[in-house]
Amino acid sequence: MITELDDIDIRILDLLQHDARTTTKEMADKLGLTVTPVSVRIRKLEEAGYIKRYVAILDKDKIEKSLIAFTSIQLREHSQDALRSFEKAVTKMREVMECHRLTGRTDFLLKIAIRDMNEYNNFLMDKLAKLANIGSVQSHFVLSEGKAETAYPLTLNIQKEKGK
Amino acid sequence: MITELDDIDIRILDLLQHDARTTTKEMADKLGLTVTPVSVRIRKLEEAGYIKRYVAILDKDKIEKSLIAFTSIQLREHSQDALRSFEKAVTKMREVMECHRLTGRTDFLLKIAIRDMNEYNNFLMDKLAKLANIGSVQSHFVLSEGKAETAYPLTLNIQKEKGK
DNA sequence: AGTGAAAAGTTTAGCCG
DNA sequence: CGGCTAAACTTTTCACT
Repeated sequence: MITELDDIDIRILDLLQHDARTTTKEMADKLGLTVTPVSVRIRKLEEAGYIKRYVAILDKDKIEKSLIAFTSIQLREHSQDALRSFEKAVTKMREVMECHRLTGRTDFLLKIAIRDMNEYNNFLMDKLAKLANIGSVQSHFVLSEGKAETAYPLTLNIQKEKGK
Repeated sequence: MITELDDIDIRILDLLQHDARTTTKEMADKLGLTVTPVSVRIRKLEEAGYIKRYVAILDKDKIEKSLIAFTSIQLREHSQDALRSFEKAVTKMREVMECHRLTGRTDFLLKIAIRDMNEYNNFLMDKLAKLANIGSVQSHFVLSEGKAETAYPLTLNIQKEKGK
């Protein structure tokens, strides 16, 4: 099993989180290795859960989900049951891509992907507003995406040591 | 070139956005086709820009980016230059995974991935607060992720017609 | 841990219905 | 537009260092 990542593991993770189609051969060349150790390391990283999944990122405009809303929700009641049942209900909705429970006044932040404002209105009226225990809802729409990364910032061990 | 997606295209996109490692053979079996048309359709979907990229999703806790913050920013000045230069500066920061320009009182919503509160504080002090034109900053931390999808909700044409 | 070569699996291309 | 077959490429496994 993996105890700690070395720089080669970190570089493999970084290559894959930017382009999951990078071949083991390409990685091997960049890392100055052959394909075998790269392949073995990837399998170990997958098994140990460092890599959760591989996904394709689609163009939201092309598939007609041009409207992205960040919707913040405050509940009226904050018992464990109330929080759980809200979360359970909302995560089932297909339009809700993300549901984050937050610190501060806002209880939940949802990321909603939908066709247009008309459909967002329907979503609010027919689905969200029908949930029990909703206190207040604020909708913020995305005007432009300056950055939309799925990759986390990774730091090599050598660089970390430099910083010390 | 692709004019409109048929249901087979949509199902291919949906399979890939949930698991980019699905082989053409598996898709072909699910779709009742052979690998050739699946392979051809995927290439066309890539070329037409429906599929933007393939990425690996990492486990943030395992790579020590356990703290996720949604940070909302109001600027003092809202000229085009002011907005642009803020966005340009902030998208360069590695900790900033997403930068959305929003409607409403909040100008920008940032998603920040970082090790812990201590490093978030350093990020705020040393990087974010040093930018010109910052009006106010509110930090909201993620307590738990109820849902974190990268896949958009897709609808088959048959289902759409049912809805009519 | 890594190398090199062989085996298995996957994707792509050509040709035909 | 899809099926079939062959070629190219990629990933995985094995013996060896």
